[in-house]
Amino acid sequence: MLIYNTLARKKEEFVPAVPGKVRMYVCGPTVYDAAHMGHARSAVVFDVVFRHLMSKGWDVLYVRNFTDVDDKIIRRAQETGVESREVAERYIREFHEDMDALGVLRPSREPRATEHIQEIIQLVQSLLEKGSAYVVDGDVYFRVRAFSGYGKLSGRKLEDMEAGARVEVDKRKEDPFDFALWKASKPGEPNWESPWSPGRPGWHIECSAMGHSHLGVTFDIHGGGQDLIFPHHENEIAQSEAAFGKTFVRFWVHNGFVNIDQEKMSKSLGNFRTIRDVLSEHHPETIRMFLLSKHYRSPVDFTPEAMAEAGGALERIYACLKRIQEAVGPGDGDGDDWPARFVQAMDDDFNTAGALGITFEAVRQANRLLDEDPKKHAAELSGIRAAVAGMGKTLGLFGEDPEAFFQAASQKAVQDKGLDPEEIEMQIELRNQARKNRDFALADTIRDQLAQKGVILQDAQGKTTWKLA
RNA sequence: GGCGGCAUAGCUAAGUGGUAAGGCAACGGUCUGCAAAACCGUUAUUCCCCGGUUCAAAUCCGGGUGCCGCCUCCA
Repeated sequence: MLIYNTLARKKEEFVPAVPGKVRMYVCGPTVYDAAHMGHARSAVVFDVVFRHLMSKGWDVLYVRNFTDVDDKIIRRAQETGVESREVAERYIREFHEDMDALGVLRPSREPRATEHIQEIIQLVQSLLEKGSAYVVDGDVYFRVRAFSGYGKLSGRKLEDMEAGARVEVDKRKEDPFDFALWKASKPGEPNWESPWSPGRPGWHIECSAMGHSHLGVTFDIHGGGQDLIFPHHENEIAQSEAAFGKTFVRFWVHNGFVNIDQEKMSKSLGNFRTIRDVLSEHHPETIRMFLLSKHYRSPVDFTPEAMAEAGGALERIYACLKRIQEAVGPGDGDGDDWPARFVQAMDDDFNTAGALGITFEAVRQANRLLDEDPKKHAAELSGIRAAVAGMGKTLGLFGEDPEAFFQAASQKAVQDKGLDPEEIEMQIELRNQARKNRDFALADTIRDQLAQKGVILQDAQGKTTWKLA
């Protein structure tokens, strides 16, 4: 299969370094606040990567860390008057709740920076011994100029960047781009004993340490948001390759941003939407559908219209599954070439948008057969259902019973809009009486009244069902 | 200033050398008492512009234009 490698700036054939085993690391959140849609995108994208790699029969060891010690956590702790450990615990718990709600599988391992202090100290020590780092007042900095490959991931040269550096430079550093491996703690801050000072790890070193400790010197895939390419991932490469003298990561994979009004969603712009906020308005699979209907490397614009569209698309698929279920009952069949075409799209750099196109083609074919003669095509319909379910397994979609899906959807909408389902059923009964009496004027009046409340009626096979507009 | 990405119908979105997927919307048809849903058909001689390579380009190369991101914590 092909994966776009940020390091090569092109798609490359992916084969695990160790046959049959994929080792993947993805940068997880810094746990100091509620997770937003940007975190959701990264998590869902790599969830699908994880699922797809597993579906290829590979044994995938997927590590996603928690950054649980950091300036922002410390600040948050000071602001709220609790221990920074408690801040981290709280947001780890919330993150898990959000991810579970979104149907994101738990990674194989979820290490925390604070659980790897010894490995971090060893790595820093080794960099000092190799002359790649130096100590200043209890801090330890990485000596960027000592690593010749610096800039290879982000495609920059140190010389080119200096003009653009807008940050106040710490005069104690040899080079403005040297970065902290170890930070001496101020009084009252969390700290660990080290040869240099009581302190804590810098941001970048934890990922290198955890990556190596769980996945080895070299591993297959390292992922994260595009905003991590520089400096975070660039620095990880520098540390790791300076320490071990070997390739750190074979494939670098980066997901695009979530935008609001064509602008990057971010904490600093204040235009972010938290996952739980969005979950209160939309079905979790609608969120996944929205995120997966665009290629993972492209920016995706979060708008009410886009969410409505994703919800509609999801309903179309569930409606078809429901029809199949009602028409042919349980049972499996041969999926024809739908699964193969789906896999082909996914094998091309996780082209979920293209893959969903295949799903919709399968759905149309199923509807066609259902319109024609469900009995005659029972085997093929079962096959399509199995195929769609299989695609859903990779995408983390279509996992609910179709009947339950629609019931839950109307229940939630009913709650939100303050409608009474029994009342609606009664109106439907009245209307059907009127229809029986061929009093279509009355029937249409009832239907119009319901429509004004946002209730759309559907007459099918002698039964009337309803949904919300 | 440096680096990178993107530009495909009304909207959205795949396609990266062989003659434009899919979703939404619109219009016509089938079905229906009428609708809705579903299905069928129509909707991009053309893929931001200008050159070039090629038998053949949305796809490759060169030059423009526009938008976005990174260069500072950020998924």
